[in-house]
Amino acid sequence: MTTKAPRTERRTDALSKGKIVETAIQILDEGGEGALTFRALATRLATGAGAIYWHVADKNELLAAAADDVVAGVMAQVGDDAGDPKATIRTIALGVFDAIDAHPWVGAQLFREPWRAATVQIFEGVGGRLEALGVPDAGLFDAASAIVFYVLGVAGQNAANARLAREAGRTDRGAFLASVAARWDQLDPAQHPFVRKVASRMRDHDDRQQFLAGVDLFLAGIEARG
Amino acid sequence: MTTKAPRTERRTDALSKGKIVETAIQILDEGGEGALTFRALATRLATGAGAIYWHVADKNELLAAAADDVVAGVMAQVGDDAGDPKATIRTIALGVFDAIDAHPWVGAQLFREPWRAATVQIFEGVGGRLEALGVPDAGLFDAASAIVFYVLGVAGQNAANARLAREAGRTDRGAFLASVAARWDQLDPAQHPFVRKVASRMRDHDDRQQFLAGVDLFLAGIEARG
DNA sequence: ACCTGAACACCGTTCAAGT
DNA sequence: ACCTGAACACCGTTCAAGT
Repeated sequence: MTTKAPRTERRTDALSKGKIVETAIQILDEGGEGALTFRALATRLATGAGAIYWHVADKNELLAAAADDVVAGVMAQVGDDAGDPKATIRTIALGVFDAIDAHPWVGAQLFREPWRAATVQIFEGVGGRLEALGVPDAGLFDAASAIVFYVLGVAGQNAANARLAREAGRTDRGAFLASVAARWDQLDPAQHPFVRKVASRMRDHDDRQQFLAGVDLFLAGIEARG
Repeated sequence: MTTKAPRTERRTDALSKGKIVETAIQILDEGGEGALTFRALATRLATGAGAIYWHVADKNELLAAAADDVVAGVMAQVGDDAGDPKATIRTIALGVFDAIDAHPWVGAQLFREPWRAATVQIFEGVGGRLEALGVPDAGLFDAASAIVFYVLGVAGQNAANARLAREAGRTDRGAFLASVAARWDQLDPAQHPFVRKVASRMRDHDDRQQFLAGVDLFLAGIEARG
């Protein structure tokens, strides 16, 4: 009697949105945004490309769900931290920074879908702490928005840097910064005196620490405003 | 005697990178990012799709050149303004804001190509004025970066909002903000107390004024730091 | 040197057909 | 209800062939 060993790689467990999003995140992390296609996703899920559409409306929803997952993980780690509000804001900001450092595609996605779940989570976390800090109601919306926009701005640039570095085949951040600084050194001193002056700092600086310095500038401004 | 009227739409003047970029900007402004394809561009230029590659390396370079053009226009208007540095920084920031409001695709592009010509121009303009403001060298790079990241963050979100509003078929910004606020009103009050609280401000606020409030927060922070 | 336009190697998405 | 996979309508890019 012959055993009926399945020759194909067909999956046996049912597909689900969660499983699809999880696999999409794997592909995005491994190969960047360009690697996520419905065909590649279907192959890895051992199913047909069309099957995915039963669980997910389109690629946009898939990317949004993946980004929401990553940001939710960050915010869950922060939790209901009721300590020093300023410290917690720094923790949230750094958490988003590090998450986008680890998953650069999230940075791009936060830009495509403004004011959706992922961004709203960050906004809630920052805004609540500004309230706890005693920022008056009149300035609360503007202050929270400003910090979130700043975080997103850095996030987006970092993600783009990571993508460019990947495309150039270098994973080394130092080499990337050096190449930017080298380009700056070639600029016309008459037209770009400032950029030329700070080119060496571009070479040496730590992105993460610079990011935090910006957050602190904001917090200092908010405090100065009373 | 019959006049030799050309029946075809073939162009007679030579193609050039400038002409290509100019036409690309037209298409982008009229139809958004999705409208710019090499086929559409070639049709409007009355040439073949392949001809464009003689003048432009690829689509990335085309978009970068188009964005550089727009930002250069903004910075040219600011010029060498040697007045109050803080006022000039506000002028630069608002100029970038308005330019991206008018050309949303520029916002997306500034993110794809970090630290290239367009961003460097803004960085130079802001950094030079911070220097004039007396910001000490040690904090200059961080402060200029922070403002530029903030500007880019707002720019990117605005561009995304404009894109979504276009896709939804509504050009009215008020209607868009109202729809976001309505979504926020539906959120769980236990999980999103802050967002629910400021939902009405989302409905009423002025993006441009909020943007400027953020710039001022930064400047206040920079001043408070001495 | 510059341009043509068909061809190539992809995409996201749809949908009749299966189970 | 859920899945298959061929087919459709696009893309960016290349390249032999023209002028």
